[in-house]
Amino acid sequence: MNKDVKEPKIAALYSIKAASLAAGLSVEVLRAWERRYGAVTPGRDSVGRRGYSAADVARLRLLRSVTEQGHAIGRVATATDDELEKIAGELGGPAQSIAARGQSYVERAMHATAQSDSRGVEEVLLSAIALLPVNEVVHNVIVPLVREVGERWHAGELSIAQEHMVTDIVKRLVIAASRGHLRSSSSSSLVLATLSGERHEVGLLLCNWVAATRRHHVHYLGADCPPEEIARFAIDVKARAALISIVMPESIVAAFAQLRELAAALSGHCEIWIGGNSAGQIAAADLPAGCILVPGAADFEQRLDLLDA
Amino acid sequence: MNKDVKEPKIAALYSIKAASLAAGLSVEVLRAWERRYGAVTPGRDSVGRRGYSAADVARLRLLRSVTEQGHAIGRVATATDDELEKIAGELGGPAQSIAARGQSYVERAMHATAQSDSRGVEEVLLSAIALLPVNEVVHNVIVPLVREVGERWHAGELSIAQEHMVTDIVKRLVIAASRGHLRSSSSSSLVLATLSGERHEVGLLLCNWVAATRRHHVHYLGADCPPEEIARFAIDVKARAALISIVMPESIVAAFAQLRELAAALSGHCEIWIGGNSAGQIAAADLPAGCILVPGAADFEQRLDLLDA
DNA sequence: GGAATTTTGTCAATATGTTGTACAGTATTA
DNA sequence: TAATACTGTACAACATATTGACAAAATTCC
Repeated sequence: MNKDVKEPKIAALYSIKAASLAAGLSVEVLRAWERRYGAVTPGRDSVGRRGYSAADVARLRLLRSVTEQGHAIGRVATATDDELEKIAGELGGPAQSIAARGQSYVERAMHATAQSDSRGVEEVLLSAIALLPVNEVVHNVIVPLVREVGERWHAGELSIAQEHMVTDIVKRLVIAASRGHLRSSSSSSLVLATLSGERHEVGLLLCNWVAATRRHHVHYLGADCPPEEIARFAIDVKARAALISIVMPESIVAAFAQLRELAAALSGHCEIWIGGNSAGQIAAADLPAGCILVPGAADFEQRLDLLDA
Repeated sequence: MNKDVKEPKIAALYSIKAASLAAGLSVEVLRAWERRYGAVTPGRDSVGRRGYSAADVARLRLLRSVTEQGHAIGRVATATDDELEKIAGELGGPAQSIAARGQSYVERAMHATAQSDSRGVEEVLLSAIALLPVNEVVHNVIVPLVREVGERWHAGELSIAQEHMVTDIVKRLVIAASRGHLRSSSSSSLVLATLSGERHEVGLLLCNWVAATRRHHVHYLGADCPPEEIARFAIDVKARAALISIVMPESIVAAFAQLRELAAALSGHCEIWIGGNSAGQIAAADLPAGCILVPGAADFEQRLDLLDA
């Protein structure tokens, strides 16, 4: 720090070699940095040999850490120690990529899953929920986790019980988190459901959560709903839209038949949004009137925003 | 951050490489976005090399997050930071004061408590955890909630069972959230406990959570610990500090006696931090050597930061 | 629905500035 | 004499800037 104040007698002086070892920088680098940028200005003894103070060494270590993070020495060499510490401290925080943050949660959740440690899975997910924004949790933790669990189950690496354990925990957490949110006073309300024969519910849950965090009024009907019930409910609550998630229906033909029935019943009442993994493979033209494709999460959020506007 | 006006103090010391690493975008993308859309306009040094400020880097991260969600860079490149944050989903609701946001959660949690609706309490708390930053949840939701539950119980408006219900839920959630967090690789570890005769544990739990979110390694001993056990444990794990929470001990005299015992046992090993509601009323001079008062949450966070440095 | 167009990430070529390392020659000390 | 350190010079490896180009993907248009 304040190297200006010299204490030649007291200060423990490092020779350039000692400073080099202590800071993890070569002797040549130490001299080069001093000569070119004045990064540190050690004292000199009677014949001109350098004597580094502990503060000098600390600063050198800081500089090393900062340059290893990609900063050019020429740019940071004259920064104050405070600035350097600030930059160096950003390593574990914001400097970590967003996807990487999610990834480590997924890894740990998978680890707990492999050991059938339901409490472990819950702890990891809860932490992710506490620390990351909702969107990030959805995109970078829950979706990858559920997908990987599904894949491992298909590959025979996880049992069906383990797969259920994870989806149950996800469901429970997401439902609870969604329900506790403030409801908007606005009248725009949504109905979420999957059609009969479609049991994949996680995507729908996440939509519920995202909508809830945006203070939309959501009616969650869940999986395996007959179209006439969805229609009746949507009309009852004057829904602005009904989101139907199609991931892996028992029969595509049956799903389309149900969609047509739903579209007929809701015609003039509210929009029908088609989401889920399979929505990307459906041609918009094949859909009944009044249906809108919402293949990705981003599309869904965009639609939500449009409802407000 | 539209600090159109220059802030000569804030050095633009991120080289393009450092900015690339920090934002998680390739240097080519950084240049392309600047050239094509003027997404960010870093300063230039004397020979024309870019120098990104911390604000620039933050904006780049935001842009990355937004584009990863499917938005085209060309459409969002010139949006203000505020707009970007909204898009990024960092909670788009109407600007509500921070305290007010917490308050409505407290109200709804109290409502559920009054009806002995444990699931309702859990849903509200989980939602708060999902939507608000950890600090805010602690200060504006959990602390006021626990306090109000305590007051209502004293006033005879709530049963002891209801009071237990709330504290149990809080404990469960906070413990789970704390445990799931990433551990720091740093060696600085903490021990948290209350002394014998002190059963108020919620404050300690919240400290645990806050420390965990900062990636400190925390050993949670819980309430009602004899000082010799605390000391033994702290020495075993080479703790940097032992946080003792004092809220409402059965006997002040006994508490001081235990503190002295603890201080003697830990002398030279680690610091002792005294927190909790009663810490504010203790005079620093009355404490044994090696003890430090940490009366408020802010003091605690500050101490944590110092451990890293 | 398919063709045309725009968008966007990536790369190459070239030129310049930066940085770690090495070496030569000298000086001091033990 | 051996060991350490100093100064100055030199240079190869590296980082960066600019321009132009290109292919894949997304979007728009007919």
